[in-house]
Amino acid sequence: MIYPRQPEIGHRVLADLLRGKILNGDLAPGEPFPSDRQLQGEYSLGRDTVRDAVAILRAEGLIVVRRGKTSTVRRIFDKQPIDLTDVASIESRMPTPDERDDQYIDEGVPVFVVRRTGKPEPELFAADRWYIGPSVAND
Amino acid sequence: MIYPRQPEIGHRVLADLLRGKILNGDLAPGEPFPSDRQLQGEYSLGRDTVRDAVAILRAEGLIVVRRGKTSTVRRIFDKQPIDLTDVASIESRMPTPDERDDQYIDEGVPVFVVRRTGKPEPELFAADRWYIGPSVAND
DNA sequence: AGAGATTTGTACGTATGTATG
DNA sequence: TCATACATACGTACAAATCTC
Repeated sequence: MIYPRQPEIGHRVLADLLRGKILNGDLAPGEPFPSDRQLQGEYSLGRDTVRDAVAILRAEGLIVVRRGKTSTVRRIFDKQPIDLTDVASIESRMPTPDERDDQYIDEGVPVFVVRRTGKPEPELFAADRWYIGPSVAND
Repeated sequence: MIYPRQPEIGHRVLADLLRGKILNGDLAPGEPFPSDRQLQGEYSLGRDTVRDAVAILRAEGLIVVRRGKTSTVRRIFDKQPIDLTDVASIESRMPTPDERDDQYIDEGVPVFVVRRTGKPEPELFAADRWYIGPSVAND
C-alpha cells in the first residue's frame, strides 16, 4: 500500500480531540499550541491531516496562528459593551480579510455590524472584544 | 525547478478574485460555484491552491459546499429580529460542529448567544437568519 | 436498478519560501 | 548563522456522495 491510512484518527477526529483539550482547560488560553510537526509525530499523521485539523480550530477562533511563531490558544478578553445609542440594527457575520487587516481582527472571530439612525455607514466591532449589554442607551 | 510556482495567483489571490465575483454579483446567490477541477484547469493551479482558496470562502460563509454536489453561492435569507424580552447580554462567536449539526447552521455562519435574566442557558441564533432589531434599548 | 462520470472529502508525499527566535 | 514553525504549492491515490444516462 502506497499511502497507508489511519482511519481511527482523521483530521476531524484530531480537531475534536484538540478542541476538547482546549474547552476542558487542558490547553489553557494563552498557552502554546502543539506545532504541526509535533502533532504529526505524536499521532503518526501526514501533513494534510494535521493542517486540516488545525484549520478547523482556526476557523472556530480557538487558536491563534502566526507564521514563524508557536501557535497559542486564543486568549479570552474582557468584553466591552457596545454603545447602543441610536442603534437601528445589529447583524453578525465573518469579516473580510481587508476588514480583518484594518481592525486587527483575528481569524475565526465574527464582527457585529452596527447600523445607527442617521449614519449610512455601519460600524464593525470584533466579537471577541465587544458584546451587547444592558448598559445601553443612557450615558 | 521541480515545483514551479505561480506567485501571481496563489490561493489567497484566487480567493480574492472569486470573492470579488460574488460580491459584485458576477456569481449571484444560489448560483453554482465552479468546481475544483474547473478552477484548476481555468487558472492552471494545483489541488491545494484551489482547495485552500475555496476553504477561505467557506470560512467566510460565502459559499455552500456539500460532498458530491456542485457548490453554490450562499443564499441570502430575510432575517428575523430576535425577541429581546429580558435580554441580559448578547455575544457572537463561531458555533462548534455539534452546535452546527444540531441547528443546521452552515459553515462560516456565526451565532448570536443570547442570555436572558432568570434563564441560565443561553439561546443560539444563526446570524444568517436572525438580527438584532431596533427595540433594543427599551421595552 | 445499475453503470459511469462528476464532485467533494480524506490523506499520503515532497519541495521551497518566509518569518521568528 | 542555524533551527524551528508556519505558508505556499506541486503531485498522487482512493473514498464517498451525487447525478446522469
